[in-house]
Amino acid sequence: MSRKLYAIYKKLYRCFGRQHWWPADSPFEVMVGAILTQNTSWGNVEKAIGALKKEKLLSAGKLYRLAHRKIASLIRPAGYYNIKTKRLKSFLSFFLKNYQGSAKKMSLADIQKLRRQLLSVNGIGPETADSILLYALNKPVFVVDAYTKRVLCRHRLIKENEEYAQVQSLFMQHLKTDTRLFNEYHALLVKLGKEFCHKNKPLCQGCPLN
DNA sequence: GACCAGGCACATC
DNA sequence: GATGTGCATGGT
Repeated sequence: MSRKLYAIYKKLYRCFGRQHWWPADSPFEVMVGAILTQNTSWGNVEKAIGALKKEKLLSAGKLYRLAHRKIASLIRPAGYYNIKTKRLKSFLSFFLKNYQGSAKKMSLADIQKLRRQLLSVNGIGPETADSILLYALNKPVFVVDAYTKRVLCRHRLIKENEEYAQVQSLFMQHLKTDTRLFNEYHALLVKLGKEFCHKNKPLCQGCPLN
């Protein structure tokens, strides 16, 4: 399995090249994006983040003090804007209280402690937590998302509806613990999923893994 | 107009 | 533990 998973990675990398994830100007922008992209296309998230940047509000302190309705109106393009405003505030409260809104301070903490803390924040589940750990804080954690599961399922490497933790440990037990590798591998799976592994088309036509 | 998108919490059985 | 539902916009 180790050789197989690494062979898939090499093939994807040869085919698509570096993905330059996560597309953001700062760790804090990654954290916000990780919450906004929940069950939402990235294009819509970019619009929301663009609106926050335009108003110069992409800062933990400013955002935390901003009225709910103001945040909701700015992030509206990302959908679920009321619940995401609440989730952003929950995260910001945690981030400011525990790490003074500093990604650098946060990155000094123990990885398992960080993951437990993030998962205890309302609105942050395993994928959002791991996205923050890997793409904002450069921690070697493998991120599993809908594309990851679909691609693996289509290639019969996992069963349908496999649990998050199971899929994650498949990667983490069979690959070298390497932030760069985990970063690139997940991004490549998303790239592959977007291009060749659509939900309502069981045949992945043109998939380079076939 | 239907379907989908880089999830999560909560209710119910 | 499994299953169902609400949350919402914008692109195809």
